Amino acid sequence: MAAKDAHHPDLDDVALTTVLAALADPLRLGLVRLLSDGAERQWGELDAPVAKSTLSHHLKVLRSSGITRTRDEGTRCYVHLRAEELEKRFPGLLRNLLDAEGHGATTVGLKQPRPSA
Amino acid sequence: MAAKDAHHPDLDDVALTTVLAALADPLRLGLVRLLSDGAERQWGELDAPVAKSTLSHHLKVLRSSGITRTRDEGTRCYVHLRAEELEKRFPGLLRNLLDAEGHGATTVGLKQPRPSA
DNA sequence: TTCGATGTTCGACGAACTTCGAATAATGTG
DNA sequence: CACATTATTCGAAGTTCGTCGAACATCGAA
Repeated sequence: MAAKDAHHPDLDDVALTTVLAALADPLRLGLVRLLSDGAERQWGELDAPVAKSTLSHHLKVLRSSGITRTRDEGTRCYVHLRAEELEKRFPGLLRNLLDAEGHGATTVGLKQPRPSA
Repeated sequence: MAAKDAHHPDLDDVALTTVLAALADPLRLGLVRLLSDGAERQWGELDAPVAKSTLSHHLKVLRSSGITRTRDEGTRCYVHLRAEELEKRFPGLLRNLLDAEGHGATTVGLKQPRPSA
């Protein structure tokens, strides 16, 4: 299963410092950048240069910081940005962070669904 | 003396994650909030609930992250926000962070110049 | 020069974070 | 039912961070 006790905090209960701390990590910022198109992604799609358990950990941090939302479906787990809620809580912040150049974020891509044509 | 090898980085060399990490600390965010009026403050003026050495450490972090600028004058040391430069590097970001409600920042005040009337 | 004020630097400590591999749990398939 | 897939959790190791007190360095004044 995935994220059984996934508690998604009410954004009103999340302090700015919590969000900043979550986004200060290069990998997590990279994940947010990837998710910034609003699409919902599956764990397996994410191509990050870390072990699965590490990825799981970082996604948990993002979740408990109120930045992402997790949805289970069978054995799969989907993530997406809580963009609208973040916009209400911290107006303009997300846009600001995503537009920044020279972000030190780790590049997180998408795995190729099928290697051949 | 104060901040002998105080190297202030060019903001173009500062990554977003560096700034976020610096501002993710409650005390440092509190310092930035205090300095956000643009005024130049002296070390001694700052009333923060930490030891001197700790305060010095945090101010050093802010300095090396490009957020503040330090100026020596005799034995005194003055700090101020690099607001304009930050605005150029990360447009709107500072304003966004300062406007946020429910920031988890430590309150940093100013010491009374003279205790009695 | 001696003293006082102001910051910085130096260990040192515990807490928190990052990372991994292995073990675990849940679902879907043969 | 047995097995593969998917994601979480656990335990451990190593690193970084925040904090402090004490020692040090510098400038200004007496």
